[in-house]
Amino acid sequence: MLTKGQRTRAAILDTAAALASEQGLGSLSIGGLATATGMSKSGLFAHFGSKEGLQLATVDHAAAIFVREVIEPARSSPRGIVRTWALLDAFLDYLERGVFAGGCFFATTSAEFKNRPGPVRDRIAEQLARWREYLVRAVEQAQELGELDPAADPRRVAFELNAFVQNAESQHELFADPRFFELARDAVRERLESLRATPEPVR
Amino acid sequence: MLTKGQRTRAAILDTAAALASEQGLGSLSIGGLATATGMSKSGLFAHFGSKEGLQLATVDHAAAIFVREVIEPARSSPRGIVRTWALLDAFLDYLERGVFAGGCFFATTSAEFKNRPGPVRDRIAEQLARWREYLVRAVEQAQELGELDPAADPRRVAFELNAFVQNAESQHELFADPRFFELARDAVRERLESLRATPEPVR
DNA sequence: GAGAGAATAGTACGATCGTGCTTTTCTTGT
DNA sequence: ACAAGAAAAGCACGATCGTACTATTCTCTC
Repeated sequence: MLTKGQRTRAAILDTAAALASEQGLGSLSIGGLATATGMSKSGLFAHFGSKEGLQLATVDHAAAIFVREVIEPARSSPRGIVRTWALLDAFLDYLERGVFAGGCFFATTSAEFKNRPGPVRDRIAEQLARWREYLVRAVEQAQELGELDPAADPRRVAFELNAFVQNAESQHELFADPRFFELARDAVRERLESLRATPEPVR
Repeated sequence: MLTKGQRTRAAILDTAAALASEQGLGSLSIGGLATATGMSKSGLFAHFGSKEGLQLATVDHAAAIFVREVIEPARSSPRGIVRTWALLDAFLDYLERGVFAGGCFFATTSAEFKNRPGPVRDRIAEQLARWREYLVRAVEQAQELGELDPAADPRRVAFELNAFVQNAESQHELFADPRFFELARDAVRERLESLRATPEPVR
């Protein structure tokens, strides 16, 4: 069973991740977070030791949520085109469901820390790289299964597909128009379709 | 001729835009900006009246720079596919040249303000919308000239092309790998090529 | 070149920030 | 149930923030 400390810690990090997805990790003040969770500043602070400790813990917590809400669901789909689609669809679904209050946690925080070297930035980049590799791997598997054109560069395909869903996120957050999600789904679908392997002519 | 006040104001805003492209408009403190420009806090403050005034002025200044560095150069290209390409290429070029110290000013600040309603957010969104409309218009013109498939939805094409270059920016800033720019250029080129209008069969 | 007004600097205040140190309250294993 | 230790709170500090208010210096116009 979870100890009391672990439970409140997790509760704090839930609010922290939600708050940071809205305002960023920098605006995540100890005092503000304490008020939001109904704790005292020092009681909360003791869990993390420093602001950077809180930020790192928040990133890890958000990463766990991302895996649970996006990666895991897509894993139940069979390898190949289907799983590739499932990953991107799960990502858009996670945005539409509003898993984080302010859109994708990593969209907000990666923009915030891209120019702030340090462990927080590194931890964020690590997660983004992991997501990218998931996509590349999914495309490669689709190629190995003969479903996608083997001549295509899997990194470029992953780049393009990821671009569609990331852009849907930023456009949607800024203009509050859910049609961007459909735009992205259409773009992903059509791109995958255009890369479908043409059956090798028998000779 | 420009008055003294206008000149220093412009100089302040140059540094402000550079700084904000790195750390965001929130971290843009009056004191820090004063030190960076060699002025006193109050002397600088008097130019803008409030922090929000400074932020709004910085957004406007950055928008002017963006127009000068991206929109204007592309305008010299002839309408159609060529200008569409020129817009996207100019954008990537502006990133590669490092016009702003921390990457695209609007990438940083739009992520920062997407969940902070107010005049600053509105002003940023306005600029992003303008850029998007430029792209849509360029695609439409290419269609009107018979260069691009008239059946394609220009908003979706613009969405996809914009996604490529925006994603190049965020990936490059995080992973410091210039290959993302070439990835984006290839993606844009191929997408435009795939949409080239097939000559109407004569009947 | 002198006076008017703009531009810049000086100084101070309240609020909020992160963080250390001490004390109180609560959990948990025996 | 009670002691030991974890968890939370209380309190204080120096630093930095945005912003007033006042004083000084510079710039332009006649």
